[in-house]
Amino acid sequence: MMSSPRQRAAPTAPPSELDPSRRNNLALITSLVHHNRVLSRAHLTKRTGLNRSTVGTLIGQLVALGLVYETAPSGEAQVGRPSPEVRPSPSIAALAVYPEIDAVTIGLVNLGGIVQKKIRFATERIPSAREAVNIAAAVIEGMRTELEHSYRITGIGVAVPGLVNPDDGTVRHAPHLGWRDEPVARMLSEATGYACQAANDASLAAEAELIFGAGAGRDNLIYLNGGASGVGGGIISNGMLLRGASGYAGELGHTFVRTSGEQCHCGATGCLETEVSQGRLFELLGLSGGDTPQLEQALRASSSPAVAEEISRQLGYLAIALRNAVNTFNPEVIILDGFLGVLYALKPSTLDDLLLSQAMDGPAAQVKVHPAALGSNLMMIGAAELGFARFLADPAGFGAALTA
Amino acid sequence: MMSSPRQRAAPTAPPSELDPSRRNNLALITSLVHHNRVLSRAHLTKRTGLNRSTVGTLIGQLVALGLVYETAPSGEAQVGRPSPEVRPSPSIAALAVYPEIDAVTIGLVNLGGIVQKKIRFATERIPSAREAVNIAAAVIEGMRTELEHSYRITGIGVAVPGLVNPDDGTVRHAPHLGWRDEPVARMLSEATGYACQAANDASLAAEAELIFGAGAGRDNLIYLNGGASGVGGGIISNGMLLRGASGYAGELGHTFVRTSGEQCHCGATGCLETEVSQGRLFELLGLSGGDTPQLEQALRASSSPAVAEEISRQLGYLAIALRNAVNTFNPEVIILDGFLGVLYALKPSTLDDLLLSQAMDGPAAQVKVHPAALGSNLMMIGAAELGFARFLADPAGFGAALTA
DNA sequence: GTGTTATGTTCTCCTAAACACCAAACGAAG
DNA sequence: CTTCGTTTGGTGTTTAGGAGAACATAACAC
Repeated sequence: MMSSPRQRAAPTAPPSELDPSRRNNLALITSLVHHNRVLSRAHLTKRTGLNRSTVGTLIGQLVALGLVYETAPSGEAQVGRPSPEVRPSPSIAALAVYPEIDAVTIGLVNLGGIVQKKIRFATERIPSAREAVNIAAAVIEGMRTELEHSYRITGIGVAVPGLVNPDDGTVRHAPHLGWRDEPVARMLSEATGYACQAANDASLAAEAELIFGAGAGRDNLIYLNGGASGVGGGIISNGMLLRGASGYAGELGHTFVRTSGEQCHCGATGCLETEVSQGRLFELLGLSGGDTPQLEQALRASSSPAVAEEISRQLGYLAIALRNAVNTFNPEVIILDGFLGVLYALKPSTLDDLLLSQAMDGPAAQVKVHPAALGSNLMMIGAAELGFARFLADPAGFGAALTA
Repeated sequence: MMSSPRQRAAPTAPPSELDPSRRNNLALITSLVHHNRVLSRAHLTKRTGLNRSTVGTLIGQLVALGLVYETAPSGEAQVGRPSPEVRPSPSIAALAVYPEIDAVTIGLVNLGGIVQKKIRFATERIPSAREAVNIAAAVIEGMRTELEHSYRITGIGVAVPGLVNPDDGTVRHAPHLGWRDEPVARMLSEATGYACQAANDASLAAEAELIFGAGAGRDNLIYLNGGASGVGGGIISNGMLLRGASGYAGELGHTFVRTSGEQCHCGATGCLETEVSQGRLFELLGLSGGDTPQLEQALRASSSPAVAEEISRQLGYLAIALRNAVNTFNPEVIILDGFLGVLYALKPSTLDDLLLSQAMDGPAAQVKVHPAALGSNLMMIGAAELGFARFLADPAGFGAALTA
């Protein structure tokens, strides 16, 4: 009976495949450390709900893989044995790429959302997808020895101002860049050798603000950015980014705000993006263009009634779009970035009052409007998050591959 | 050393507390059986991705608890050994309660979403929260011997036309019922002794259509219902109901669709609900009121140009609201119920064309408009789903409690 | 009938997480 | 300075869930 030479079950050869439960817990710990930058061991056990011993084993595994490291307990003294602090390894990093109409920006971002390096490559004219990829690939090539020597790169994330299918990283349509059906992620991946993913810029910004910015600790937020290329939006609901069937969700810039409004490039009329634009403001101010701080300065300096009226007009339309958003999403925070943040900063109570009076009582009672907190690093952090995604989903598998 | 009488680890005394992994798998299986009504064992292994042996153990456990039962493989013959079919136990059921302006409807719904019994209690006038609870409690009391003899009730779900906080089942504001800050779930729970939860009616309808109706197999859908008491909406994104910070999300009836539109009871102007209403249609038709089939019949019979124009007008506003929704959610299906379904049925291509031309290319390309599939049982099934929720999250723990 | 395919069952192995105890590090009180 | 209580990490043990392989079984095709 027992002489039968039963083959022992093969130990599932590839060592990367560990128990789903373990992988999940490792991912949980890694994400927490990533999001909080520093976290005491005791805090990790509380946040995960796992046993102390389990957390100890998990951290030990992550340390062995070189993904996190522990430091002496430096925190404020309190009763009891102090708990060591866990920090993300500074060698883990992701690359971020952000093509705009006048530049391509490339960034190197550490675990913990720390922007290590940011290179803005100004372009003479609007870059084509191929040109943007070439620029990014060239800059990355220039950093390669440094990258390969000092970092372990988990991937590249591309933030694109337009409709992007995040599943395959294809840009369906980026109107202001003039791109259509461009497989940007694949192109950049082939050009650099790094894994690459792409998504809508405002969606990534929303995630960045959720993790590190004005939405930290919240689960429901709306991010709205006003830039030279229109209004983009990203929606976080129940702690997760709203994707929709193909990842196109979140286009709040094309919310209807005005009957018989102007024709929008999207084909409809009365879109938020056409009624509320910084172009109109620059025009009234007699400026040919400029960046957000310049706009704010000029608006504050202006005493023209026409300008004041235009500000009120735009705030009114913005309030309509936000009213809709509040009624449909019931968010805790609305984050206004770019010139929308400027508009709000000029007359915060105006928008607050409009929102309170127009939105439904329940959802309106708890929503707060905030300016964006991450400033100029926002898009780099958001795009890098995309580059971190696969790593954070399976740190051990990835760590093994990175060290190998 | 080994002489030390080390206490054996207590086997975590309450037998309901089993491993999260096991609980999760049991919940997965139970939900699948519930959603599909019949599912072969082979199909379950494919859908769960678990090992055959594991699925066998899990089903055995569920059968032992009396939550599901197996039948001989009756399905269409195919190559290979036939697989037994797993069905939900007909003794597991939830109660559904739906208060409206002219009635309170109480239902008994089986696992699998089968409406076993439906009792509509007409009221002389709009019921107060207390009256609605009393009516429901009385009807349930009447069924009690039957319920306790033949069923195991997992809970009560209340669908309320208004803003409901699903966390505590409190109705924040139900304008058409005239309710404000009514702890309906607590009241009904105290009156009946059953666990009770409450949520917005349209949200529950959306979930019902997602599971059993026109949205089966999809992950992103929008449900919009037009009734005597306005327009309600429910949004399913990424397979989950959109809740928002306090569960108020989904109020698409108050989407802005018209500049200088009429004043809505919500405080704003130009809401979908005020511009698109069946009241206007009844008025033009010279009717004092009626239900949805009567409205459809009258509209089809009418040859009045004023009526035709009003239909076009309302379809136009509906298209604007749907355009917004498509741009922000990128859904696969839009389900129109009530008189909105009638409007669509009258001129499907009109709405389809408007949507295609106004919404953004990407999201518009893949969205399909459908009428609701579950008919008059829809709200009972949706509310019951709420009563099943806690059971489905932990079938074993619940099953043990139910049998005890 | 035979061969093929697909299935449920039983058994063993592996791994992960919880638990109980021990040791260490710190604050507070004497 | 010593002692005590508190909070923490570490170690060994226990439990249990899931995977895999071999076997038995059941239908279909030929």
